[in-house]
Amino acid sequence: MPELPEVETVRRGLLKIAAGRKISGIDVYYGKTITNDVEKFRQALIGQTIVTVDRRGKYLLFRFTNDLTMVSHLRMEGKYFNQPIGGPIDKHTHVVFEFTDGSELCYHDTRKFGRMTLVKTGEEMTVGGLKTIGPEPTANDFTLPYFKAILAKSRGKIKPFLLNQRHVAGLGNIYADEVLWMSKVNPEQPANSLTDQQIRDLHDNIIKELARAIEYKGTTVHSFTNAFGDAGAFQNQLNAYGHAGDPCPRCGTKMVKIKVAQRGTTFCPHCQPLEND
DNA sequence: ATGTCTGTTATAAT
DNA sequence: GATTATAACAGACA
Repeated sequence: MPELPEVETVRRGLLKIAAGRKISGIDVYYGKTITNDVEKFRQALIGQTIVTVDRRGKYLLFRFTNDLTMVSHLRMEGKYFNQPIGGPIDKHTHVVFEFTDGSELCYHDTRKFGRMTLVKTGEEMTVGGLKTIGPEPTANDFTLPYFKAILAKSRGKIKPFLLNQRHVAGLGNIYADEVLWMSKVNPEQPANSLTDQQIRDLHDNIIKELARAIEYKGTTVHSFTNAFGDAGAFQNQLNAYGHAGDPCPRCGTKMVKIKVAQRGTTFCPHCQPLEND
């Protein structure tokens, strides 16, 4: 499901339904979700309290007492929700954290792509994609000179470039299409061939659009819900993603859907022409 | 039914 | 390295 705005929305929900709770038991129904030895994972966390939940890119960082951090990535369809201990466990609920207050936190993941990894706090940057993750998409961390410099070094198409989390953290398929549409950049344009204006617009739009989507509590197009089971509201703000065949909101030209790097990609052929020099 | 599609990324291959 | 294809998995849809 989630790109950065959805993960941030989940994080904020987790602060309310999980932070401050002490773990009394853990049930694991699908062991591959946990990359550690499952028994060691359980023994390390039972008795610990969730102090807070942080986020880096699309990764959630559960901070526990005893200097433990659980890195959790939801991949396509991971979800967290809470219920009273003993509530229904369906076939897609893979991990359940029981709390001493009588509630439990369930991890549900239809496609089973999501992963959790427990490390000592401070070692989270050794986990998976956090090893090479790029700057957060904020004005402070993601600077224009940095963006210019990495674009200049890449010969590949701009859309897969933006999806690569080592360049900038947080964009996924929806927001990549949105910021390219907003910036009038063709998704197949070579990264090192963008004009100065396009680079400035893209930089600006990445920062602003992700922040705006957080305000709307994320985008629900397929299955995303926050920790309370609510849909986001940003799907009504989308201009490109999901609008193939519709008129472009800017010029009225019929929007087109193609495949770029194996991902469905919607754009306006008039506003976002491929510039070949 | 069989093939195509899906908010991702680790891994292998080139 | 940088870039590209594939695998991991389940379900909805035509």
